[in-house]
Amino acid sequence: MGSQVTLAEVAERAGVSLATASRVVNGSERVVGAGLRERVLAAAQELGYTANTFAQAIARGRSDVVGLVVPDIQDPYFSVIAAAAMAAVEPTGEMMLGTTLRRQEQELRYVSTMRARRARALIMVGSRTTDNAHTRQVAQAIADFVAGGGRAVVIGQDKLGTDTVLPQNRAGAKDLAVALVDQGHKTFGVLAGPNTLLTARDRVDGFVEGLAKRGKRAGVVVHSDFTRDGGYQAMSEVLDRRTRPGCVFAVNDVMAIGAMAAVRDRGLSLPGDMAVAGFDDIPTLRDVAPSLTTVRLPLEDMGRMAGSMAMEEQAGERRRVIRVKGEVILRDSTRL
Amino acid sequence: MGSQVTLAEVAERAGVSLATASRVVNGSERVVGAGLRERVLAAAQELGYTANTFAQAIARGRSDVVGLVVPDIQDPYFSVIAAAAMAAVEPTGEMMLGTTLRRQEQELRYVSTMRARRARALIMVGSRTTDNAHTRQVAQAIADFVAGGGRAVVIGQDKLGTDTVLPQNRAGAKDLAVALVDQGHKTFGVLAGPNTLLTARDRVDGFVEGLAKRGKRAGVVVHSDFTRDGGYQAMSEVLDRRTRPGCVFAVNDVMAIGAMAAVRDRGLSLPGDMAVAGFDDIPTLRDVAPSLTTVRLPLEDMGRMAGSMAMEEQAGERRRVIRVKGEVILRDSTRL
DNA sequence: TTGTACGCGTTATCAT
DNA sequence: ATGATAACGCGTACAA
Repeated sequence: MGSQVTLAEVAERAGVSLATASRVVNGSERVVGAGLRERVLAAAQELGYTANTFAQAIARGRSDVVGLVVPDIQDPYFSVIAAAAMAAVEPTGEMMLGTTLRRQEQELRYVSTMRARRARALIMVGSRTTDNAHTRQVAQAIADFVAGGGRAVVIGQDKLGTDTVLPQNRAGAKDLAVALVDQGHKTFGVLAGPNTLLTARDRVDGFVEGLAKRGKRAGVVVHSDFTRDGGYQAMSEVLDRRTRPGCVFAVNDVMAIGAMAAVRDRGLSLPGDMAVAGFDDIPTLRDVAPSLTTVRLPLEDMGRMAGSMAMEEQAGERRRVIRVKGEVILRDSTRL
Repeated sequence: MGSQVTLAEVAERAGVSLATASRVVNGSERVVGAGLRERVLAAAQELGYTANTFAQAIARGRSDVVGLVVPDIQDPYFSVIAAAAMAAVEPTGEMMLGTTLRRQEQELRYVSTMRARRARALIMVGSRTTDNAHTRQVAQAIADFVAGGGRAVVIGQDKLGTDTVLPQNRAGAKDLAVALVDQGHKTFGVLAGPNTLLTARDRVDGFVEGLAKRGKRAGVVVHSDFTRDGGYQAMSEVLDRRTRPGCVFAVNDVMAIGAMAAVRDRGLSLPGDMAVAGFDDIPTLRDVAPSLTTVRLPLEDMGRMAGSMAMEEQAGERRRVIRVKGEVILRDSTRL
């Protein structure tokens, strides 16, 4: 690196000891005389001094870095949460970002990176999978991180033994199914996302359960990626069937958006020929037409809660699991 | 912090010197005997050792942190760039994220934070403003950062004396105007964004210039925020006028999306009653209907370029300004 | 090949 | 109130 000004240089220039300089630049107020204080400040100013965070962290034995690991920062679901968490962390901390691109090994890598960084906290958002071996590994890595003095907060399933923000996926999807039947829909399909993703499974299960409660069932269940393109593809498969359902539930909104595109690309009308519902209520929905029926999750709140839990001073006596419920919002995409 | 295992403990357990332990855990290969090597690795494994990045950074005099500062991570324009930059940085570095929420003082704060972190590089994306005093301050802060041995890359205007990825806003908007006139549009309006934002101004200027080249002019120019809601509001103002233009240019896509919503909310048809064009070609556009005419910027390339410039080893003999041109893409939203 | 010892920039303890 | 000085955890010349 180039020539960064050190505190020692500032102290020398101000004609004071290193300790005194340190005190005025950072330490508790009022411990140092006004005269010296001035001189130190002036010297720091003139030299363009900036404290070396690394040195501080190592000397203090702690840092204010919060690690945020998300599958994909481009996905609105995650970017909303990230922005909210950021806002909560920003006042006193700094945020390190890791994106896994949905690759499991990346998840592990980031946890250990945050451990190496002696991060103050780690926020991990994204669904767990059916890969129990991997889940165990992540849980272990996080346990190590926590043992080292870090906080960990997860948004998703409660499988990692951490403070958790837990969306009620199953209940929300069940409510949605009931509402759709009550609205008059008769036949259903499900764009189920990856079979290995717990969030997706919970939503499928909840939806099927809700249908059953009203004496209905899902005629078609198609698996695909948890993305816009996954939704498009899955819906295309549904449309290729001889018998099409009248209403399709996509397990998240981005998939639903892709599904709508597939419907439109076939020249079919929406919701006339095909009704579509999603899950999450991402902000993007404001601008999709017809407006999309979905299950609203308070994404901003979830991000903010995770962020503030991460920044809490106290290590917390007992771990917390905050259940967040989804609210069914009926819009035009399922209007009969 | 809790009890993190140190290299010294590993060394002791392995029965070797600190230096040897350091060599095997990090340093150049093959310098250490196979036997000791094994023992050190085993000890590290058993103890669950993780190198303290802070200590490494301070001892080495450099870090692999890259700071990314964006106005808003939820805006697709920035999240695409962020994701691409992330991909370029990830192999060897780590990314620290800062969002300014379009507040200027935050910009300065993050630059100095990255300086304190002795970050390897800083990527700043977002338009400069007409506030020259602030621009000077940021330029100075960045100069200090660079003097300290950091790299700086900017995506936006070339006003900070750094390596820069520079979109050809003016030329792109000009091309768009010409294309729209040639398509048969007669009367125009501009949703101009903030009057203080250089990117917005450049695009307005270019558009007006293009119109002039074809003997046309912009009948209405309305300023607003550079956001979806800004576009909605500005378009609402346009629609309130006695004489409405037939075609409106929103200086970015998110504004255009807001503008389309405003048109729709009045029960007007698009592009029948009002044609709309945007700028950027964000991925979100895939799912807006009617498809939006825009000026395509290679956002991913831009992010990737910035990321790899940030990770370059050599300090670069001369600063580079990479001009990126926009390509007019005519779609349904301006079809006559 | 391996170990010794010093330096990196701060903070914090203990005298003064 | 102020100043020495010992940590903090690691890398690395230099010596062996």
